[in-house]
Amino acid sequence: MPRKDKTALNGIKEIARQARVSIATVDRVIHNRTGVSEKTKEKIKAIIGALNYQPNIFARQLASRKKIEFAVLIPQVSAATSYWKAPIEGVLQAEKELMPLGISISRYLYDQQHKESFNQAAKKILKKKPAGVLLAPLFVKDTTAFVKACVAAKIQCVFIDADLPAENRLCYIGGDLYQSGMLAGHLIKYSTPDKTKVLVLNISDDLGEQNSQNLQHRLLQKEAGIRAYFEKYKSPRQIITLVVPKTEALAVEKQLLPILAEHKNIGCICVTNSRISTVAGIFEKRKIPKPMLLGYDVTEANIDYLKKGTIDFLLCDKPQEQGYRGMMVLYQRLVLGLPIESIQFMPIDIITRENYMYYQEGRTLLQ
Amino acid sequence: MPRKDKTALNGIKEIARQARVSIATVDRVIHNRTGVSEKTKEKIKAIIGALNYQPNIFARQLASRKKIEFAVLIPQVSAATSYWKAPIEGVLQAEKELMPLGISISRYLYDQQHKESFNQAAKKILKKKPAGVLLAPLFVKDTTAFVKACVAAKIQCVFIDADLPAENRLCYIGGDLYQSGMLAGHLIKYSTPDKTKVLVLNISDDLGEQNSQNLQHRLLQKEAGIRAYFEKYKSPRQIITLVVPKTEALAVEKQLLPILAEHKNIGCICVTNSRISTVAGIFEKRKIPKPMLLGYDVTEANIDYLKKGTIDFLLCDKPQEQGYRGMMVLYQRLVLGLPIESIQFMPIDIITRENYMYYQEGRTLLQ
DNA sequence: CTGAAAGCGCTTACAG
DNA sequence: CTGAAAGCGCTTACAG
Repeated sequence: MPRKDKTALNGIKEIARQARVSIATVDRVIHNRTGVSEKTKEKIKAIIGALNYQPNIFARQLASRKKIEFAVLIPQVSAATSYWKAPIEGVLQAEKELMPLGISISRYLYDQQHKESFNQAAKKILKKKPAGVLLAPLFVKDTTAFVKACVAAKIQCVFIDADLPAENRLCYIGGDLYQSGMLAGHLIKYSTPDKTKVLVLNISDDLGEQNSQNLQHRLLQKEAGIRAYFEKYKSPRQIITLVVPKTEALAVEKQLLPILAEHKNIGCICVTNSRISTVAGIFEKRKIPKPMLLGYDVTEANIDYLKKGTIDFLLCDKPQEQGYRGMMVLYQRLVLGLPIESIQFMPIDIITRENYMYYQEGRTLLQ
Repeated sequence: MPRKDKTALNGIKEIARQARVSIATVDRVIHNRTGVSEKTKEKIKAIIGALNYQPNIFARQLASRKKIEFAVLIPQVSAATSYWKAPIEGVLQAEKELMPLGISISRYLYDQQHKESFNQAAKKILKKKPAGVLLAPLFVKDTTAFVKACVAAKIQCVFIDADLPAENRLCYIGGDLYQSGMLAGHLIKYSTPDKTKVLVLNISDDLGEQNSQNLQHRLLQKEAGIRAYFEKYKSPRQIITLVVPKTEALAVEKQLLPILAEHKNIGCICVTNSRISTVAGIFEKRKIPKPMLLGYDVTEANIDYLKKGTIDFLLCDKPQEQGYRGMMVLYQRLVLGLPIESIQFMPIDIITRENYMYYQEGRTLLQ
């Protein structure tokens, strides 16, 4: 026997009743499908507004057995850095939560040393046509082209790690480079004597114009933040900048040693990307007294030196949470239809020997 | 005309077919309802296992128009502290995301000065019978009784802010007090000369045995962490502990000044709860040179002094995220049926003049 | 341009 | 102890 009947008073049935049309027509209007006269469309829209109609996402999902798919387009973990492990872990966490909701996530990881591997992965994604894609824009020009293609194919794009002045991207989730430079300045001021010098280092493989442009930008932003800090608080320091275009320890050492010889009284060395461990290794190997070492990102190598006290501070902008939130933002937009803030800066965490365990790779955000 | 028919091969229909029973019987087994013979129950269970049946939560939610309800039982914002604003904001954020999924959240905020207000709120919740409740256990004995009643009523409990040795609570989400003391030690060591003393202060209204027991515990854990740090790194410091059983500035001042007079060379004052601003105010008012000031929690008052440089560091264990994650954990357990880790320590954030804006009240986590 | 009807995979009253 | 059937609020092919 049937159960007691109690029809919802604000579903598409009610809209259809008030508009004196069938629910199929209401459905067409809700989804902006063609084949409805302007007149009835307006009438239905008015009623939808008046009723403040909220679709039942359970019924919607059940009826349209559409499987929603998201894609992830970021670098794979490489010999040079394990940085990208973290965002992937955030993505996996999101996947666990979204799978019961019928959402699947495909990962397309490329080799950040090879632009073609990015483009191949991008092409595959465009063929698969997921509802949304999470990406890290390392190659400026190619990423711009990819995003344009996505917009054309109605694929939503979320950026992590770095932003790009791309129109129509859904949002950027990541750190505020300038502010993180300010924070580095603060720690340096607190932890080193006033008259010491600060050496700011960027260590990364030169991969041609585009890529280095991107890295250059990161370095400059952070450096500007550090300088701004000492200016703001009227505590002038001499700041030396050095760009090392190779990641091998020996190459770094070759450039670093002359600087150390030339400038006595360096109170702090700050590496603006994840390679502070290389510098720490040099000091350890040569057994020379080290200044304060401050770097970015919670990689395994960095943690090792942090534990030993060789590295003093690490800053990080929550790469794992960037991956997690990136996926959740796609879910919120594409499934729940919620509005999304277009720039979401992550808090900058300060990591020391005492709290690193909470930030380590492998720790999941939820559960 | 009907659409093409394509029945799922692993739904309850398929189970029913294989077990040669009706879907109603399968449903009974899935929900552990009575009225099924042991024999058929076993048979159905075996098939469920073999098929690795995963219920379709959309269909489930649609058919059972059950509205899921969660409750929140935490202190209201009081004159003494605005600390509890943060968890509430996390809860509101979660509500935004869960509402489209048909989940509602009722807030029961009590006056932390009055135990009866806690008990009244608790009673209301037991009457309402939500599926789960998020709570902060300030009153040890009363909370224990409440949790027992919840377990009897099949209401899941999630703790934030502090844990309680309650059996059958779903999980605890919050800081690791001992570790946060270690971290404080680290910052103190880096920022103050080796021979200076450290004054550890706890400022809170004495509300009788139970409550003070709770607060005492927090103080001791953090203090132990600080001491352990200096011991571990063989950098002995004299650590003075002071408990002020009143929150008014004058009362604090009256106890603080003699200590300052007695102990010259105090390099750092650390307040183990959110009232470091009271200490900062005293130094500002009397215009006496201040030592390093380190406290906990990002309250408005604390931020004001942090901006001015009167307070040097704040530590916090993400109260907003505690609220957010608390609700999401209930969702994951009660709606998605996911397994939940029973202790979830939050990372301890270090907040300075340079990064406080990312941790301020009012900033939401997602979107 | 519009509508009638089947169906998504469950749950819920019944009847037996 | 068990089953037949209606219904949750949508979407999806059709037919006209």
